Amino acid sequence: MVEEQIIQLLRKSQLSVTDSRRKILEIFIQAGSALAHHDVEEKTSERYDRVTVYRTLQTFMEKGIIHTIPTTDNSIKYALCKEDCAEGHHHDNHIHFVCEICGAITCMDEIHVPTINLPEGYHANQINMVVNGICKNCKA
Amino acid sequence: MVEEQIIQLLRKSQLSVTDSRRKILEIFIQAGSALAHHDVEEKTSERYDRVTVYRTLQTFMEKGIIHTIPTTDNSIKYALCKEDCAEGHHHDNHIHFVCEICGAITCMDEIHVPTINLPEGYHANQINMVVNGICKNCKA
DNA sequence: GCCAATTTTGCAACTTTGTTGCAAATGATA
DNA sequence: TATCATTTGCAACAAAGTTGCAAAATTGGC
Ligand SMILES: [Mn+2]
Ligand SMILES: [Mn+2]
Ligand SMILES: [Zn+2]
Ligand SMILES: [Zn+2]
Repeated sequence: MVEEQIIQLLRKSQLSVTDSRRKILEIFIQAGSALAHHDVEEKTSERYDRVTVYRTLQTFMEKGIIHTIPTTDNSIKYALCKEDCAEGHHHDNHIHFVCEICGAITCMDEIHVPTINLPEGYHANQINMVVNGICKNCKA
Repeated sequence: MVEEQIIQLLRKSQLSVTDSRRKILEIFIQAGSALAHHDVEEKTSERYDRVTVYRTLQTFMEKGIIHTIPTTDNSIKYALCKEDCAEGHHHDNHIHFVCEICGAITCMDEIHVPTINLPEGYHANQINMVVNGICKNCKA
């Protein structure tokens, strides 16, 4: 049961199990795609304060439960991390797809970000690859 | 002379040559790295209204003079385009490097974004690749 | 289950960022 | 220089994000 999984995940991350955390995690699990802060707020149907949503997203980030996806429209999107992320250490090495029609943002877990040869003296820690285009649901 | 080049570029883009546009273009040319709206405002030493800066950046975007770089910190960065961008058509196919220490954001014009095999049904229009790490000035 | 200690939440007040309408100022053109 | 179109600054606003603090909820031991 999903409720149980949510509680497990919060416990595993050493977070106390609160209504807002449960609800927001549930929203991410149910949403197929990445969500902006604003989307999360809307889906809670005004049950939690804006500030609580901000703080919850921040906490989830720190604990490696969700990760951010940079987009060109100046709005950070958040999506669930996979197993291999942990507190303070994200390993989201997959590409992200942004559909220009429906706006859905998908984690393409199976497609890894290719390695890059940087110029002498540069060191890469993390690479974000965001593909904008048309998703399979929206293609003509 | 740089002043002349700036005027040429504005003319070429069919923009009237105004103080703010000249000054803001100059700021981009002098800055080695990408700038946020806020950076631009600061460097104009309060000579232009915030709204003017917003509108100027927007105009430069539309005319293919600058392009945006998505970042994970929810602030769009802007950088000068190369020759092959034009009104309504950007061709910024290079990767961007964000230094985690000095914060500088560099266009690596010489490093092209690799192509990606997307799943069946997906179509890519534009790919953004942003590398976070340590730049050559900041390496220990 | 109850209690004390700790953590989380909601609220208020605030700052920052971004948008819009409109009149005044400036730039292009002849 | 005069005219017309464009651009700018201002004011007023909306949206996004931050901080301090008291009230409420959660945890863990009894
Ligand atoms: Mn992802
Ligand atoms: Mn660039
Ligand atoms: Zn779509
Ligand atoms: Zn650096």
